[in-house]
Amino acid sequence: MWEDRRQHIDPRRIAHLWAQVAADLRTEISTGRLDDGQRLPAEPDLASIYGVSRATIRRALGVLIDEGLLSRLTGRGTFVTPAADRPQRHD
Amino acid sequence: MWEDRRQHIDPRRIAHLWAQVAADLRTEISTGRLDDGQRLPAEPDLASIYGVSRATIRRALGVLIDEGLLSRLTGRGTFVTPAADRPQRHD
DNA sequence: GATGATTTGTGCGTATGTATC
DNA sequence: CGATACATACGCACAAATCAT
Repeated sequence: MWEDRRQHIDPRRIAHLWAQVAADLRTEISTGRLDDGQRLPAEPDLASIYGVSRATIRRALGVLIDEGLLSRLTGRGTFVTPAADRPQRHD
Repeated sequence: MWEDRRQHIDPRRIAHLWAQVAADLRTEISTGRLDDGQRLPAEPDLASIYGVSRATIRRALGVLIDEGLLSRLTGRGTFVTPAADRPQRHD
């Protein structure tokens, strides 16, 4: 992971770029390819990894934070929320 | 060097600011005006020297680090990679 | 060893320009 | 024409590593 994820993103698809990034990260987390508590690359790094802007990355991360999958700590980074700490979603 | 480099940067040029900063530093290094192992000014200082933001400086430095011309050490500074330690780039 | 200053690492929020719908 | 979305750029605050005192 974190080499080059541009192949997972297709600007011509109908789905928005931020939704495609969010979906890709969500899969990596739920399948366990991203470990609990693991720190993600910095937002500018994620932007170049996915070939999108930082604004798009922030929107994608925001979605996963709302879902409880990620936690953001100012000055430290964005981390995979440990499964035990994740709230159950009931909407 | 390190007095005032704003004259080397022109916001109206088509080239991006980070690319102009990177180009200027690359010239200073390859011409030997910056010695091997020499420490650059801190990022906030470079920002005021070039008249751009620290984010722009960091992007420019990142380019030169990718090219193997600079090395960054947390808490210490950014240094000119000795020519002997520089990987040969030809792509 | 403790403290404070320095420097890089990261995230937060915003503004502007451009392209597209 | 207005609304939406992305890229560049700005300034700021806080965290962590390092170094001098």
